Amino acid sequence: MKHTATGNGGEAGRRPTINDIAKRAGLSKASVSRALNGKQDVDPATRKRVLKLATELGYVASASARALSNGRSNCLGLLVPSLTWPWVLEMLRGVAEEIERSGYSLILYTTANGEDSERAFMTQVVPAGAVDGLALVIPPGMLDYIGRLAKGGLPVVVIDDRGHEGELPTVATTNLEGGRSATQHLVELGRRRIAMLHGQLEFGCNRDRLEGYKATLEEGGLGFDPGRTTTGYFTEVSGASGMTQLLESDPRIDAVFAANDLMAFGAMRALRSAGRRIPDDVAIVGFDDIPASAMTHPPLTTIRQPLYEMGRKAATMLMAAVGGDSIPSRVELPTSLVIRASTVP
Amino acid sequence: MKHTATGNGGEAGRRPTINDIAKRAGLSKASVSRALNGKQDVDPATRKRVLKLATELGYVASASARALSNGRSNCLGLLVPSLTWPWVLEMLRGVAEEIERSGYSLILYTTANGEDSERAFMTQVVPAGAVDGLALVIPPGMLDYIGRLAKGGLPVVVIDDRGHEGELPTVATTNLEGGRSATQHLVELGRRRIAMLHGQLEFGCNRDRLEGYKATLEEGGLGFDPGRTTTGYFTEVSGASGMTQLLESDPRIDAVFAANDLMAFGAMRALRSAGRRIPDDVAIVGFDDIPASAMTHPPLTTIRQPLYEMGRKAATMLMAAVGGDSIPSRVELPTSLVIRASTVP
DNA sequence: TATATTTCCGGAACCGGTTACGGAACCGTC
DNA sequence: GACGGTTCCGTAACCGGTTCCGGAAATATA
Repeated sequence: MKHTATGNGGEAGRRPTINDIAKRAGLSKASVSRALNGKQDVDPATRKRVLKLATELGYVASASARALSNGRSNCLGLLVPSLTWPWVLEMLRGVAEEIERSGYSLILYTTANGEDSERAFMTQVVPAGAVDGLALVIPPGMLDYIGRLAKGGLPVVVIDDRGHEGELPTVATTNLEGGRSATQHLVELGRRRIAMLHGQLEFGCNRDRLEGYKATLEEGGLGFDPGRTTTGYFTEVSGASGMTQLLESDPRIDAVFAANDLMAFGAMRALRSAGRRIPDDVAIVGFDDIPASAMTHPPLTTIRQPLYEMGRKAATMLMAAVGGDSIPSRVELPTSLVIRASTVP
Repeated sequence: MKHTATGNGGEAGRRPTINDIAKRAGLSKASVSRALNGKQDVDPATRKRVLKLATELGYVASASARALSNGRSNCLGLLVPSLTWPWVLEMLRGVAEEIERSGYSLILYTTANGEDSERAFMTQVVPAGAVDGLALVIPPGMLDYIGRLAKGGLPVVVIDDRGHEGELPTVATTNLEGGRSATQHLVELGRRRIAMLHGQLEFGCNRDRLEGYKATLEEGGLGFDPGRTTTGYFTEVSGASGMTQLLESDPRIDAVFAANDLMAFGAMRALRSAGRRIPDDVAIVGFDDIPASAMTHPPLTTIRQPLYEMGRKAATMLMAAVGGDSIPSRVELPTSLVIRASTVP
């Protein structure tokens, strides 16, 4: 940048700097800095004078100058692979509110552009010291890198890991308990032929939800029948085709537990196409409690993931870690059963 | 910060700086800077040597040092009043993708904590020079401030203004055309008693959508009946109570245009409670096309706002403005009619 | 009253980059 | 061989803060 050697008192449109205040106050900028930051070695009267001047001039310390000097950017990063997933908004809201409340700024990163994004993030953003800490939903394939990052000293908190991989501090939800309570709910309603639609078992959350389903069936004396489960993806379309498939193999299914709400929506569509009434013929429970779940007809009974709270918790932990505190290696926030008309009319 | 006067070559865990490269290369940091930034006055062989060294050391320029020197943070801000609105995610996605692609970072601000948030943003964040430009959905009550900000030289782009207020560069959608096409669709389906649920008329979008509805009715020879419209809020509950009210004043209503999807959801609920079949008895059109709209039963016919594209456009304009280009004062992206089973079985 | 201690402040270095400016070495030319 | 023009690089200032250190003045202690 071209530097103009004006040395004026800061009258122009230029933002006032600490030097402007120093000149006005007849002090050195060291003293002004001390006064503004509440440090010691400042006469109370002097401090008051400085603060008054700062207010008058509308002085605010430059973020980048402070960052350079302090070695901390006062920014926290949030990395999410995709903003197309409906549940990220709630989580994001939790993170954002908590971070904002604490005076940090939130820098949002995505890997929407695939490997280019990932590479740019790993090779440019983080090493540039742009953030003091990082909360993230791990994009597939970046786990190693994040691990190294954490080892390298960057505070990191993982949200909703999909497989209990690694030893990074993590905020998750009780997927197993969620699977249990969904299934238990259906059992208590008197359903006996309970199917499950789940996503890829590479993801720990699917394994846990399936495990909860299985355990509850066995404890309830209903027995686990692998033929009543199907593997798919976390999408509406996959839920529909999975449901169709399940109905073909056993038309007498009287309940379905879908591992996420989108799959449940698809299942509802397939059930209706097959002439089944919900919940009279087939009851259905989802997982997540995304906003749309309350709007379907019938509204979807589902296992609520406390996404907002998870976001807040992750942010809290991250800030604690940045502040030098030690943080737990894993926090699980409880799911809850939200009963709507897809199971109880 | 405590500065350790080590002066080592950068062997330790410390991130390498431009000085480390300079020492290794036997050059001054000025030359290294020129080499790394592709400036002139550098011997090609020297440049190659420097680049090689930088790669070896894993050198990345400090974001804050560069920001301080350049006077630009390389960050763009996005201010949204609330992350509870379902449509913000799509817009956010557009902004994020575009910004990321261009190598900027996106700092997300909300005013979730009310006036405290607003004050902090206005008095701390912006004057600290944390962002080079700002895209925003104007929170009620901050319009004046944003106007002054823009006059003060900060590039600003407003997304979806709610009233054509001020002369700030704006990205919006064709609310009036949207209102027209929603109504026209219902007219073409043979509906004759078309009601409208709208939000507060303080917001320009509601006025425009209402105006489109009105004009289309009159052009279609159906006449505008104020008794068939009701003012409410952009919520499901408000949509339901509005619908109930409309049905009481005219039970023979055969179509409804709701000014947003949430109101449409509420209307659908109220219609069902009143024993009306959708769309047989009453057809319904919403506005926004939030994700949930495709999941309701029946799926909701709606006017799609191109939120993703609006986000991208706003980001593009903002970056152009930051780069010194002049940008249009108002851009309107077209809505589109998405026909689903709430109007056509 | 002389000395030790505290209070308050300024000078200067530092964070890690960018850039204006000047100068030495090299080139070619008459 | 003197001279003007490039090429390439180093010095130093600067961005706007924070902090170490030392010193003068004011105060407390002997």
